[in-house]
Amino acid sequence: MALSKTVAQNAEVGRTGILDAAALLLGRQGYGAVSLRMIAEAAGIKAGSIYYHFASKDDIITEILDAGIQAVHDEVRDRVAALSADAPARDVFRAVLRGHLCALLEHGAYTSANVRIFGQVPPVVRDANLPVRRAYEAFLDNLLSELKVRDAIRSDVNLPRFRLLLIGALNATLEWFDPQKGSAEDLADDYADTFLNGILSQSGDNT
Amino acid sequence: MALSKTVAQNAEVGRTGILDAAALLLGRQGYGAVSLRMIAEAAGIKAGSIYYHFASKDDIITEILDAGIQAVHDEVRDRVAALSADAPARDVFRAVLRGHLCALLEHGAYTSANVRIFGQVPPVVRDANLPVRRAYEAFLDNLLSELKVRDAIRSDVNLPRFRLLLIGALNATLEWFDPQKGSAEDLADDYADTFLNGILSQSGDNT
DNA sequence: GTCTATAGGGCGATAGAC
DNA sequence: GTCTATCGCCCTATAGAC
Repeated sequence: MALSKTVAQNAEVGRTGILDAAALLLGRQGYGAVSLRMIAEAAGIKAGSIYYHFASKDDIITEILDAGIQAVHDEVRDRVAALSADAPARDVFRAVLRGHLCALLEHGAYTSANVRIFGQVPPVVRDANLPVRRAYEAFLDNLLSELKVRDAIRSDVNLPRFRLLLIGALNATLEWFDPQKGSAEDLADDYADTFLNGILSQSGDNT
Repeated sequence: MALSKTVAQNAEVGRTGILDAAALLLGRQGYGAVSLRMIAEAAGIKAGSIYYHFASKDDIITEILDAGIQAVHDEVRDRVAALSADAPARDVFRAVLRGHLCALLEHGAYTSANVRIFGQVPPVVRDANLPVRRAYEAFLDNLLSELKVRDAIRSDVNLPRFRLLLIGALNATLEWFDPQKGSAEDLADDYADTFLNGILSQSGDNT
């Protein structure tokens, strides 16, 4: 296949090459559709050789899942940290959405793989990924909580529930996003406006 | 297993029993984790007998996927139709979210299965489901478009993109919704408020 | 560190009895 | 309409040569 050849040519061999090849395939085809033989071919080695680097298929998956969450967590944290301490709430919120969507849609084989396959892997693998997920969720909750303390977010907003809404909406973009129809940053800004302002007209029949 | 026994006892045999058992298993465990042998056991028959009713595993999946979209489409349409013609935009929007979430979270083995496995099935099965999906999407687009014409939705809202945001957020609730912590209708009303009004405080530092 | 070869098992699907 | 039995395939994982 043309795709596999390309991957094989570009991949470094060894541990990293296997992980990169696996993340790319898993993000595109899902957990059940990707076999060790496919991963090996994409990485430029034979299936049996994988077991020199990893004890099992699930070990590979576990490592990819963790790296995927960490990548988006790092990207969001760095973008928020780059803002001045008194940046407007709107800018903070935009930075979060830009970081999450750019990590997911533009630079993230591991993040894409995580979003795509997390719901498909065996329970034991899912559980192994939970600590890293919880850390990212707690980071977002703290950030949103600060905005609420600053009175930028309405007091009647249920923050943990809004965070679930937000992450669900952001991750779902993976299913339809097309980079040729606009950048991830533009999409993030559009989503940010919708979440911040709502869709309701101020002048309409909104009794 | 306790679960399989329960299903087997309750299921009618024959075509419907197979579909019901398969939808339940697929919604809980995903496409790759569910085999024909498991479906047969849950339906109270042997694996080979399935082929009297269906030509292939993918035929079963295809039928479940279509029924899942149709169920949520019907539920939303009925709830909107039950409103008076001049109902406020807020009520129309709430009816959409209530219908979608109740169909997905409370009454929908087929809808749950669709949301859960659509991204996991072979391309040919996914393609077969597209016409029914497109019909539901067009229905929602028309509905939102009417609200916009009535000047209830701001003119700068990109409706096709908002519809993607909305469905993505609603379907993602499947991953964490717990009926013991609140009803689907309450969740729908909460989401509706967030989408309609946004989260931004009117009094804060929102420059 | 990668190879070849294969064990052992589950899968979708089929054939034919009843 | 359901059964039993089985075919052929692909999978994960292992063993041992190089």
